[in-house]
Amino acid sequence: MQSRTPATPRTGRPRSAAADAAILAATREALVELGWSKLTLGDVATRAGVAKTTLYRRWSGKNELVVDAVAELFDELELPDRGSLAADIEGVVLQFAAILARPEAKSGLMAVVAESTRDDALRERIRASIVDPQKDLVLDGRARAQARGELPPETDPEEASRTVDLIFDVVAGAVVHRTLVSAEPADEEWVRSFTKVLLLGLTSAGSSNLSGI
Amino acid sequence: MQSRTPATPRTGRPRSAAADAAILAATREALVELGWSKLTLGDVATRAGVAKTTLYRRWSGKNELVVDAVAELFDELELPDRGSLAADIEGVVLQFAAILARPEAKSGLMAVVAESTRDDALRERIRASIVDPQKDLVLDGRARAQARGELPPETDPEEASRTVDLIFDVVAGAVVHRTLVSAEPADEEWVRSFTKVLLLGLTSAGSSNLSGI
DNA sequence: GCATTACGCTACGACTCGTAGCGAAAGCTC
DNA sequence: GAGCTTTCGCTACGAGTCGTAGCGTAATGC
Repeated sequence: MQSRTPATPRTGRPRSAAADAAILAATREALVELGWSKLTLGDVATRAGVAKTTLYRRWSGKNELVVDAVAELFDELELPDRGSLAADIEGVVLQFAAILARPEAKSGLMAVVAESTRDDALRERIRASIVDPQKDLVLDGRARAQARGELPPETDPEEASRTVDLIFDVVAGAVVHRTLVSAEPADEEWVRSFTKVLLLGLTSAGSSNLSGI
Repeated sequence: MQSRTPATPRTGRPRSAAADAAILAATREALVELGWSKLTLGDVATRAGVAKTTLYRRWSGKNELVVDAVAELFDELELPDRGSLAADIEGVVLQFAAILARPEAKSGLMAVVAESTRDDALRERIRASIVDPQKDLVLDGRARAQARGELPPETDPEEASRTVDLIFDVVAGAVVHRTLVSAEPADEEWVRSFTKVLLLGLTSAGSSNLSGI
């Protein structure tokens, strides 16, 4: 899943799965204690109890390692059924905010996103392991709301795709900006206000010919 | 303005203002060519035609230098009067997106934001030189819309402050996420869709007892 | 047993960092 | 002008990190 292609060799000593987990956990620990800039691969290897060369055999560099370490933080994200679209959104946004509030996510995620502006492979890695799973939650939430009758079924699939992308950028961007730039907590009060604005904007736009914009 | 406190000494050789400009320009140039991680202060000094020691006398490190270099990019942001709130928002968001699309802004801004999660002084520097001027544009836009009668005058100043903060996080966050994470252009079509959702959300929320949320 | 791969360890050259020390230059005040 | 003060360019330095090579050993499949 992570690391680079070991090509699944059929012979020889297999790689230790425990080492992978130890390295990723050590990476998160180092992110908390040292932050992105002072994190060194040698230190991570020592914390994980493996040799530095072992780490380099599995990850090509600091960027890829941190992406995988941070991605695991977002694995716990899920979309609980709270009965209404508004409640569903508030629930998942609060989960997202709670993860982003953790120091290992703060210092690691933004740094690799910054690096990804000059590294297409890294951006693709981030997209596949972090962004796309989040976007799937938006898709699930929309489907659920449509089943409830809170949102009309989409007619134009391309238009629906654009709308999902817009929603995703608005939701994730707002929470990230609130947490990292404004450095204020995305607490329940803030999330309620945000969800209200978002939902009213979407439903009003939908009922006033969204496809005509 | 930038650099650290030279204490304004009354005597002795004054610092070269041209050197400051050359260093900041060289920093942006290095950001474009090398990106954040491969940018070294020694290289910037060489590009600027100054000694490395001169650079260290004015900036305490890479973080502070890049903040000042990137902050100048946002100086050109202004709020043109386009006649309506929607048009004003679209105009300033497009300007913001154009700046963020530049490689020196992409690679530099996110990196220093990431660093600021573990450095309060750096976050304050970013806030004062980059974030607050942007937020002032939101305040100007609201005042103008209120003068036009497009928005009601605020009653509770604390509630109004929270609303401005929310708008700012939504706008800036969405554009940043669209540009850096989704890696899609925040072009006119996207900005129109986004503005429509935002405005409908705000006006609907305002007319349906925003202070009661 | 044998081939193959992973592992831990050591050592290495290359690079960047941030600072110290020096003499020279450029201002201001008198 | 003389003298004081601060900045400037330059060189050099120890410290730290990087990523890799080489070696002997450990763990698998055949």
